[in-house]
Amino acid sequence: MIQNLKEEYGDIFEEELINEIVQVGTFKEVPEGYRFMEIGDYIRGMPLLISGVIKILREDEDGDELLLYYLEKGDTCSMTMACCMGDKKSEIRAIAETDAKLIMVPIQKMEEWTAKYKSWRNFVFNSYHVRLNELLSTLDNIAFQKMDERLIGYLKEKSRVTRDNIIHSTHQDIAYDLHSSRVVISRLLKKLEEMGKIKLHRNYLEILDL
Amino acid sequence: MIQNLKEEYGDIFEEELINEIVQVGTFKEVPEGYRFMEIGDYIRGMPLLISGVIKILREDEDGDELLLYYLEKGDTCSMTMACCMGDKKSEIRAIAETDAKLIMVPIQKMEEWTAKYKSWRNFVFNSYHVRLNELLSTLDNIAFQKMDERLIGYLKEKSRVTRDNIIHSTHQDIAYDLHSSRVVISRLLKKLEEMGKIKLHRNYLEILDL
DNA sequence: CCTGCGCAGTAACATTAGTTACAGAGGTAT
DNA sequence: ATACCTCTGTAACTAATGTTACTGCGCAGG
Repeated sequence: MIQNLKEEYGDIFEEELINEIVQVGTFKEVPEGYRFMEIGDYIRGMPLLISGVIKILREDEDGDELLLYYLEKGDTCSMTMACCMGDKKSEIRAIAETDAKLIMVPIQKMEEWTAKYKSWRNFVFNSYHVRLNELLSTLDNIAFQKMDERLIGYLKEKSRVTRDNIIHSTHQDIAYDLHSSRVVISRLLKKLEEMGKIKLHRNYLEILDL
Repeated sequence: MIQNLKEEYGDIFEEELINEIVQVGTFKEVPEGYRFMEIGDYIRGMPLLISGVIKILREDEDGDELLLYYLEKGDTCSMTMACCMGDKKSEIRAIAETDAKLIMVPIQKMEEWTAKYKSWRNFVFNSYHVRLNELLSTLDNIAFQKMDERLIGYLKEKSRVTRDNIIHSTHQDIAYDLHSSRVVISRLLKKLEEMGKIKLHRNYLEILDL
């Protein structure tokens, strides 16, 4: 655990803070598809992602979903932090997009470290900053783009975080993430294939030239 | 200025911090329609809103706008904070929705106070928290609601922040904020009038029973 | 009083997205 | 092999939203 932590966070946290994290944090290794958190859950701890990708979803009352963004190594969940402060319930759902390793830190330490360590403050502020901009960019996509553009953006982003130009998703999976319907996605994917940008297969698709 | 500051922020900031703010902050009084900030501007300072309402807009490359949320007294702009940290340009546009009074604080102080004052830390974290949730809620509206629902929500929210059940906007104004077109808004407003929920006039409308 | 301009109302149409329904392809378990 | 289930392809239709075009109203300024 110490090794993992140092590799990912050694550059930004001072030695002493790393040691504190090791003492109070718990190491966790979870498989793809693992559900960290559902909307309405109380937050137990704050995750520091070591490896893997976690996808953060929003859901409305009717169960309609929408992908907000991905967390990658070195990221933490600002939503979680935001929730901790207000002792509130989670506003989002978190699912492991790939196998992932992470360290859970008790939320009580947040406040303490914020006062004590400059590097921790910077980390927390920076996380908020990144996440705000990520949310803004998600908002842009939805507000200003049409479904075909959003789909292309989705495929690119998913390919980027998984470092794989094969997208292992069914059309229905994609439709959920984009909050659309399967038929619409099939239609648009077909167009992309006709344009030579992707190649469709059963249960996955290849990105050729997006 | 001290008086204003104490009235709005006396409960949450300790005496010493208030004094510091008074020393380095500059008081500003701006009229309705004043443009605080455009996308791409560098941030000069951080605003602490004393009175009035500021509306925060997002804009894409084509100049299409979208209302993100309103800032009210006691609020600050998390976007600004986020930008300060990264020494980045503004991602948003800010316009005074009503006449407003505020205090501008040099951004250098942020980091210093964050280490020094617990109340300041809480304030900053809380602002991030509130803003993240505000953004999430905006996202919900756009992703999960149809235009008629969004319009109703818009009218309610605008009425709430201005404390006025008369909305002083043209249909075109509303269309800009919701990133729609004038004709669509006119159509929907007419329906609301037929349902007895509002009463339309030239340059303004009355909310009867939303 | 007349003119011009901005605002609102409305119709007709185009485009995008979502829905329903069904057929066929591919893979798995028995 | 057969039966079954999931995934994909496609057509036909509906609904929502956006666009274009034109009309008339109300008000301000000459």
